[in-house]
Amino acid sequence: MADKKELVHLPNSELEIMMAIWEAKKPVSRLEIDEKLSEKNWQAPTVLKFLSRLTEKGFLKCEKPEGGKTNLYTPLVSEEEYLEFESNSVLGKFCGRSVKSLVANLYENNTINDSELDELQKFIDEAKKNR
Amino acid sequence: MADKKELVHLPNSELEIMMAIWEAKKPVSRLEIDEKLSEKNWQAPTVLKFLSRLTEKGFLKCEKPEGGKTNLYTPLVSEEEYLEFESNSVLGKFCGRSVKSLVANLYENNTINDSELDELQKFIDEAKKNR
DNA sequence: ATCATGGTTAGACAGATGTAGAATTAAGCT
DNA sequence: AGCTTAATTCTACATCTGTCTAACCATGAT
Repeated sequence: MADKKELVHLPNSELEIMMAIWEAKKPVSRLEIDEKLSEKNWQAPTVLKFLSRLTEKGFLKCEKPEGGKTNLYTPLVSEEEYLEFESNSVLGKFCGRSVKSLVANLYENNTINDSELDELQKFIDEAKKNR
Repeated sequence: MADKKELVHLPNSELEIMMAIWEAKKPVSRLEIDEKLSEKNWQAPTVLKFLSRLTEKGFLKCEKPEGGKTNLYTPLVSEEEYLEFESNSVLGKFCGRSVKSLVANLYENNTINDSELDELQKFIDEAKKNR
């Protein structure tokens, strides 16, 4: 059996690849990832190398559908899982030290929008209720 | 003049060192950092190497006060600055994809507490007002 | 002057990361 | 059967990270 790997911290490039894949919400080919990350200007072998490392680390499953000619990659670790893992690491500690600023920054630079702020609002209300 | 360095992404260990220093809110010696991060069980040269790399990268100023025998390290990059920098990078994008979960996780594992939740609350209210 | 001590710098080294050229393979076209 | 083409894997390599051991200062105590 493919042994259940421990989650590990991903380097930036690999994380970007994972984000592209999570976003797709379906198995994707190297080309689709390439397109989604076109501003990176990565050569095909570069992307494929990241993909193989991610597979090696247990983050992805790689398979070529019968009849197909290109590999398709499927996440074995969900975004939620990884987020939780990082929340408990240095990263989490860092973000935690000033969530307010973090959220403010993310709102500033439009990484998050009003609806996400609303969600957050809802969570806080809920949490406060159960205090 | 010591050229103004670009901010760069810090590897985990260096970030931990920086967090310890930011927390201190005053110039600190290697020993003080060591103590704050005692669970790491780093040898003195290890910590010093991180410190020198951080100095090299422009994150710290290192100086031995006249008469003193140990170096003191002072941050040249504030936590806010670095947070903002990361907010605009992959990290930010990742956190942004589900701030709610992030905050929920951080609250769960006690990285943030009620008062920080309140602060966040306040920020959101403010932001909504100005929508 | 000599030694022991604690702090610091220099080197060293394995393993991780970013990146891509070269080689290999499979599929379609003459 | 031989060639072209696109995808993939293999190699390679420079850097960066994590971690030390060894070497090198000062300084205070013999």
